[in-house]
Amino acid sequence: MSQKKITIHDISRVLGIDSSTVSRALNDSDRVTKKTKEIILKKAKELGYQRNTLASNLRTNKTQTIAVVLPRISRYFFATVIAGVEQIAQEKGYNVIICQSLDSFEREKKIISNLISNRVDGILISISMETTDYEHLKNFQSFGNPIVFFDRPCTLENCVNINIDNYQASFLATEHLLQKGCQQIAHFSGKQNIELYKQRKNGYLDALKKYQIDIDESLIFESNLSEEDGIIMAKKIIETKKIDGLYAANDTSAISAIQYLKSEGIKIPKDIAVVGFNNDPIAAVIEPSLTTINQPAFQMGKKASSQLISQIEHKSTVNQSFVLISELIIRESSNKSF
Amino acid sequence: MSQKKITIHDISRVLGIDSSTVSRALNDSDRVTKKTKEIILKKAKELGYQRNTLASNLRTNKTQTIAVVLPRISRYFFATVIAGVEQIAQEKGYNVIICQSLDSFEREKKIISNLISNRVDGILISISMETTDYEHLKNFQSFGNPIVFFDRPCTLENCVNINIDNYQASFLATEHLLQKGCQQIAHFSGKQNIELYKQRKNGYLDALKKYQIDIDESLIFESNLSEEDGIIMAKKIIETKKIDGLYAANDTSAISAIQYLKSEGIKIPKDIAVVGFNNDPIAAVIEPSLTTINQPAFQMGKKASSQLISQIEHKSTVNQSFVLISELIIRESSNKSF
DNA sequence: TTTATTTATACAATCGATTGTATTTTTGAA
DNA sequence: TTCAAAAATACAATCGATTGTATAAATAAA
Repeated sequence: MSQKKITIHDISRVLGIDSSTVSRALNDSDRVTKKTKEIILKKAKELGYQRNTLASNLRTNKTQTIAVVLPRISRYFFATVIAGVEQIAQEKGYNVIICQSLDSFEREKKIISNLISNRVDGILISISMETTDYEHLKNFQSFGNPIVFFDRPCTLENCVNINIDNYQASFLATEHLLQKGCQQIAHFSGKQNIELYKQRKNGYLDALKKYQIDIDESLIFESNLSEEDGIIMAKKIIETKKIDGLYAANDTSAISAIQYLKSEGIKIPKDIAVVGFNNDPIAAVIEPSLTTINQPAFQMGKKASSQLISQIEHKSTVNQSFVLISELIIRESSNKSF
Repeated sequence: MSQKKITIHDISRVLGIDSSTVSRALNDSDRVTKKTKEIILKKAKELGYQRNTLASNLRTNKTQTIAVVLPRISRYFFATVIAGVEQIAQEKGYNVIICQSLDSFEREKKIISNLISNRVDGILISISMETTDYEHLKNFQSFGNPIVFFDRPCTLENCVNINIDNYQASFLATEHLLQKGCQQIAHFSGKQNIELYKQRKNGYLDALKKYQIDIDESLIFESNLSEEDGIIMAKKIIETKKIDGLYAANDTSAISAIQYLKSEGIKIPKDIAVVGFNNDPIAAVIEPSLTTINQPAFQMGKKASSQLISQIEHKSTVNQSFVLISELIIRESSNKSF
């Protein structure tokens, strides 16, 4: 039933050629004659040989594999980043392992430990919401393996970040609401131990300052920005009664808030104009369609992986961070004159 | 800078204990005294030892890894299946590799070949749209490794399938439209070499037959069911002018069709009632909200992986297929009396 | 033809962990 | 105390591919 796998030694035995020569032939080394190569390759194909990557990796101490660690793949943004990562990885001949931290620090630690055991060559990571301690990542780096951080910036010194200018994007989003005439703008923010949400909040705050609007701390809500959180915070907003604008740090919470507010008879954008963040596919479909910030997710994946792979290959390269361009997609949810 | 990784031989040398004993201690073998184990474990921790999985896997000829191969992770259904797979895998101590075929047969072949080289213990697969030849999968199986098919059924004999009753679900979806009074129901179907879409189409056909409605082949559209396809087919529908119902074999095409039809002034569900398939998150948000079939994606992932792992572990187990329960979620898009 | 030089292939060690067998140590019964 | 049985540990081969070095074969120069 279950046939045995062919090794270079089987080929070696059948042909009476040493296994070292077989190995070199299969790797197209110039230490083997073209004629011998042809014989070996033909026989390898005939026997259905497939290289044992485990053995090869063990010997060479290289797995030709990179890992992407992120909160969860079901988010459109992350799925799109992965697509970009895979494209570059495939071009450069790398395998990709995808790991979900589910925003749990414990899981993230386990994942990294597992990746060390599996000797991946490098890691791309968007850290979990709970991550404040970087020891597990430093441990990986201490073996000379590179890490590139994307999406959620890393505050560690000397590490490569690929992200957008969250502060700037946030500033523009808020300014857009202000220009539409909003005076009382609420903000749905994430946990403040996440640098990303700090930056977005700061963009919001500074836009208000620029327009000389007093900061009202009671209009700033901190949560995990889940669907449920969006509803909970929308309820609170209704209670305060004085909001005419909402800037949410993600689309998920913005969308569930819009749905709740609509169900309570509040008109969007007439009563409350809304801007989200991420440009999830749902943002274009919801009514009113959601004004939001589009991140170049695919490009981010490509940039992050090419940066990582270049670090893996020529360790000399300069560790450089990149800021990609985001854009404000203006739709109906912020069109007060609508 | 880059420190060397600790091996069992380092521990062996430091403690003056043979590496075989160290290995056994680390694996909690009962051939090592508790006292010795403690000494070894303590030292291992102290030196920051982490098992080299490559070496271990090479020796044991087991990777404790399963692979999930599917068209693309950005589809909510697949992302949810993966979540289920990972839950079970983690419980049973398996790693999960996620691979996207992007519905390309060539890519799928490459992926399988790569998985063979990487000696994964088993594969969960939803085959690509282009797959009609199963040689690559048979090759994997020929080494004694199990494959479980989910979502898209496999017509190979003697293989394990985990899916819903697509025929039945389709029948119910169509019947629902008929009961709402639809007489002229169009169907968006997928490529007919995919068993899944054949089954869905048959459910649609048989429901019409039951209600003694003549089949009009010009109302059946075959495509990849992409967003663009939805629009193209919606345009064709408008041209025929005689449709009062639409059953699409996925939500993606149903939703883009709804949007296009609305933009053309057609009232949903008044003029045309619509039912989709998959229960994508967007289905609940679009206006009108979309009546659709919900598949138990998470449960499907759990079932598929537990079935696969049980095959890996006790090769004796009966190869059994499973049909999971799906349900029709009735929303506004089919409510003619609305 | 003989020797020097290049080219092709064979030999053997290695990567790190596992595991069957052999040896030493410990325990317990006589 | 002595010896057999059991327990603990050491030895050595192995998984499959890679790679530095050594040897053999082929080519070129003298």
